[in-house]
Amino acid sequence: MRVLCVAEKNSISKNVSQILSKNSYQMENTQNKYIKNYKFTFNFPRWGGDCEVTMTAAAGHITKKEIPSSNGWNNSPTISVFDCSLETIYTDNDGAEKIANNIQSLARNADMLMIWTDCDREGEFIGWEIVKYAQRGNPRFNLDTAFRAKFSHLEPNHIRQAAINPIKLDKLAIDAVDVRSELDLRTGVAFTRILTKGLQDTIRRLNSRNDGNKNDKSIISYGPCQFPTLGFVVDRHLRIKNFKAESFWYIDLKVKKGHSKYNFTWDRGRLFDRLYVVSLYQDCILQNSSTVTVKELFTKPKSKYAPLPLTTVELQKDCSKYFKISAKDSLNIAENLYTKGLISYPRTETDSFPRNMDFKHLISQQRESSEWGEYANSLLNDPTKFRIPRRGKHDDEAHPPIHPVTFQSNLVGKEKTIYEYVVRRFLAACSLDATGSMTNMTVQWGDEIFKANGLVVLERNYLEVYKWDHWDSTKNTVPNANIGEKLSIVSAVVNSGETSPPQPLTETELIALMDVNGIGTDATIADHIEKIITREYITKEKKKDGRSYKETLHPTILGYSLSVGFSQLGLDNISLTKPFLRGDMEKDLNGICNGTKQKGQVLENTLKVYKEAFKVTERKMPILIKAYKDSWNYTHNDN
DNA sequence: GCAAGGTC
Repeated sequence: MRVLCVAEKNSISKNVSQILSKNSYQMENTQNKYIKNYKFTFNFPRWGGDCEVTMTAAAGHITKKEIPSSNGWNNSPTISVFDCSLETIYTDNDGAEKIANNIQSLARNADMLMIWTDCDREGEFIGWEIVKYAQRGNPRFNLDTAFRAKFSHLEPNHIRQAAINPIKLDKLAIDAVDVRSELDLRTGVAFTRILTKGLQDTIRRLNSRNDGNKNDKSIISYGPCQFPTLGFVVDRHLRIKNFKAESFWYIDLKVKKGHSKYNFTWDRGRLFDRLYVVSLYQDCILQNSSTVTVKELFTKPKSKYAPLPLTTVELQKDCSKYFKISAKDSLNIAENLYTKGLISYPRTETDSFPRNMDFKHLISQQRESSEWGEYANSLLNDPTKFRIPRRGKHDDEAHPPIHPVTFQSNLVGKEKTIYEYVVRRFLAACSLDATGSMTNMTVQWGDEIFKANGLVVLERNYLEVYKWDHWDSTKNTVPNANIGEKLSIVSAVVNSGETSPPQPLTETELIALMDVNGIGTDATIADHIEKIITREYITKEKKKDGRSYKETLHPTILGYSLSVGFSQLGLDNISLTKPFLRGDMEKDLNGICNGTKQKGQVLENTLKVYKEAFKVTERKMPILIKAYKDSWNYTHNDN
């Protein structure tokens, strides 16, 4: 039997070939320089034993949808792109056609077709594209006859199991991706054209008078991910801009016991009425100007949880925060570590490990490390130190949380940094929570209550290996005193302060917002942030923050006025800069996947909503133009 | 000249 295997990318095809052939394969070049054909034999019991296998790959999607040139910028009304027929063309990534031809010709000489694309929604669709081209070479191949290997990492046993226990492609997932791509294309093109046509002249005119050709040639794009991303940055900007500082007052109390002084916090916190605070204070002074009385004293256990298993978004947030590695870089680097076989697939939303996971095996590999090997050893040797990681609430049913697969010690630079982070995070997840004890004391002065507390860390546990989490015993704890005891007042004064404005958005926060609101995927969140920077909707600015620096995100005139302008269009509670629409679409797509929604119905309903919004936008373009002019004038007159 | 999703 001759079996054709096709992966989503060459790196997988290469690794799977090495595993299944036990490194005994022949490699042939193809027309596409990135894609090789690997030939070897493998024993498929269901096909009677040793089979001749050819394994090749695509490079992501082979085709994409396109608006036909008959509906071009200048030869058709823009609104026609909502209804026109679409073309399917090759993606232009270095010879998708060559990849399609390679699959087609290999299929001619194959009896069986097995799809090895990634186990996610897009992977199902790419699998379908592969089946289509295989069918051109061999009409017996279709969705019902093609097999699909289900695998989520490159551990050899896992791959062999996937090979001998194949399943079928998921037709509903294929439908969902088809709907998504059509909606993204039609709405993206429609709004990009109307915005560019409507605003370009105004922007060009205003800016050529001043700072040359800024924005002059740029198109003004709309994307169902770009706009909500911009919206988050503008929202924060507006909250800062509209912030009004308020004065507050509070009573500040210091007491002493022996030679030590202790700060207590007023139970009422901060109040915005100065006279009221002063009158409460005077009441206390009149009742007793020298001592306070201990009312409550108790100690209770406190713990700091070990981290959850690692998802892509958490990895990107932490790398941005701890190492100043941008979301895009950290994903690329993690992808490299994955193709080297060092960590599991780095694009995952799952934060709980499979029940049958062999943690001890993974931990034991890390004993080799000179840096964390000793810790790994302690987890294995002392059964009371190891625990099965906590289970989060997310599961993409495709990939386990990111974890180390094999040990490697000769990495350098950012690869070393991120590998170390993944390993330590994994070991931490397999460790006990840190424990401590918290002592709380309540004292009464006059009729007012004040509190102090002190933390003593007892067992550091996971903190020993997860060096980025900090949790320490507090320096000033509570006085050693008993209930009923009187303590001397060192000072008691009314202090005042002002509320402070929110801080500009950081990339870490933006990633979190996009994740929570379902904007983009693990793989594309970073791209959307980059795109709205190159479209000049936002800028990234570096500011000193103590010894290091902090990067924050700010809207430009254009980004600001687009966001604000759209909110003035009165689009019946649907704002294109808010994430609701994308979230609704994501729910619809999941509905298609689990069979509760029809593909055609979702397409029709969603296009109707966007088309209405488009008509309003077209009619009210003067509002968007005015928003830009106002913002431009405001900024230039200000400086 | 347009999207978002893959990947090199």
